[in-house]
Amino acid sequence: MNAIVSPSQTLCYHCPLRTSGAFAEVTPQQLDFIQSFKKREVWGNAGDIVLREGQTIGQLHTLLSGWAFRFHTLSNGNRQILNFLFPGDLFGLQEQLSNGSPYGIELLTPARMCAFSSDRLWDLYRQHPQLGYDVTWLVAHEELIVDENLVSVGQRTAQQRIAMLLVHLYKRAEQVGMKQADGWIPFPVNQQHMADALGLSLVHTNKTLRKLADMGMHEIAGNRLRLLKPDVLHRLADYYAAPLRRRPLI
Amino acid sequence: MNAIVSPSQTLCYHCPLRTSGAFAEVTPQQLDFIQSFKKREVWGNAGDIVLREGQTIGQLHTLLSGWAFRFHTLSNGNRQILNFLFPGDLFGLQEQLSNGSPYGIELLTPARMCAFSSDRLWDLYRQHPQLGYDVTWLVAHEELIVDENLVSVGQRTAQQRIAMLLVHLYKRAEQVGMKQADGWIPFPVNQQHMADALGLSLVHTNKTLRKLADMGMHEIAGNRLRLLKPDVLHRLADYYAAPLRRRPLI
DNA sequence: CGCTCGGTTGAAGGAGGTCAACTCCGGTGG
DNA sequence: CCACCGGAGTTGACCTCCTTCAACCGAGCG
Repeated sequence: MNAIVSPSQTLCYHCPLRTSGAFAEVTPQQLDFIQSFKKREVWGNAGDIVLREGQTIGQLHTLLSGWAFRFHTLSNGNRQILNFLFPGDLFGLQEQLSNGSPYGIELLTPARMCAFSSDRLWDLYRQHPQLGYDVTWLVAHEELIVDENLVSVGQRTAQQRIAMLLVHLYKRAEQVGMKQADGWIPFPVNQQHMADALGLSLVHTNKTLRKLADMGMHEIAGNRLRLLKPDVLHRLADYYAAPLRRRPLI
Repeated sequence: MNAIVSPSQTLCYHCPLRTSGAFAEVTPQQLDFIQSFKKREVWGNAGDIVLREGQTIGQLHTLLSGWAFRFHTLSNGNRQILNFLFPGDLFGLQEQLSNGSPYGIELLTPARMCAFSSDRLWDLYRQHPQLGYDVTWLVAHEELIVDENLVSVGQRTAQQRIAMLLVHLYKRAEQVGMKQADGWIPFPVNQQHMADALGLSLVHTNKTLRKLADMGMHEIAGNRLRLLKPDVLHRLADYYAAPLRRRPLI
């Protein structure tokens, strides 16, 4: 884990995510357990790889603040971004399935993460079945997102893929309360990231994104994004995600 | 659910999958619960769509025998195969996350499925935390496979994608004991399926597959597949999946 | 003030898509 | 028994979307 243990630990009782109202409620007992489950808090900076492919760290993490992404690299150096991570997203579970994590995690912004010891995951399932169910929910939800990306990369044109990615990221940022009153969201994703996520070359990503911006679909400036014609983007992308239940947070 | 309730129910106590040794062991108590959890057994034929996109059926299913695949269709009719399903694979969980299943399930062969009532899933987590953990395992494993597909479709050439798919399907079939002594496995996947799974056109899939066969990499005949140079295929595909722990079965 | 990083743009080439035709084979019905 | 049909596989010709290569710009920064 290429990250620093934070001097100031956020108490789960005062978790800023929980109080935001974006996540499902928990009982006091569950919150007690989550607090005891949390081993420590770590942070890192944009560009830090906090989990390397193949690495085993024996810890689960929840992203507490900031943006990150999950990726896999091929031997020729090409890398595929599997999905982007937002506050509340869990990572590190898959390393239990085989030997070492099949993917890496890199930060897009300065970020804080809550670390949980994998050893105690079993206690979680036994003592708090609801939380066990929530872990399943989070994994199933992440799979849903990867499914959507696969559909994009397999079946959509470059223009559709980019439209879809913009809409998707905007919506996810909005869900965790990142949208400003004026419609801007922070947007730490550069064109190389978009290209890696969509299976496109950097150059083609640039030209296509430029065209969408010229069409007045969106605006990206100063690491922020605003959608000007969200409905047209939805139609272009042929992307209509069903609304989700309130997501759990561990 | 476009499928028939089977007249002859397989008892979990005599589950042919369990006795095959390909799956992790369960305690007698867990097996009792699984038996009580199983609501009925259904079957269908090749080509049957047993779960439609958007449908809500309130049931989970485990594929008991046969092959199937999970897919998503776009409004232009293009469809992406997300992953192939083998005996022991669970499906139908995602419909809990939102309104209706975000994907469809179609059979590639005649198949039997065990149906479980989603309502009782909660009992499973509460009464048998280990089984709850197993459900998470299954979902996380499926996500792993979708991740691999996404890497393929996003970053690999057509030749690599096809090599990867052949190797992957061969290995999965082998894991559930479908490999014959002479090295053949049943192979109910046609070129259109491969194209839909890999984000390629049917024509290009055909030409590339033909070339690999001419290179002596593999042989497909009579709905069976045999790998002649598995090591070369692995290298071509740049695909080295880590071995998994013995998978759970519910 | 030069360097680097991210974005932008043009030109040329190639991997893969589209269109169209043909074969083979099993099923089916006259 | 055989003509017909539809599905799956095969192949060639052409085209286009996207990649690759290359160069340039502007902003931030040491």
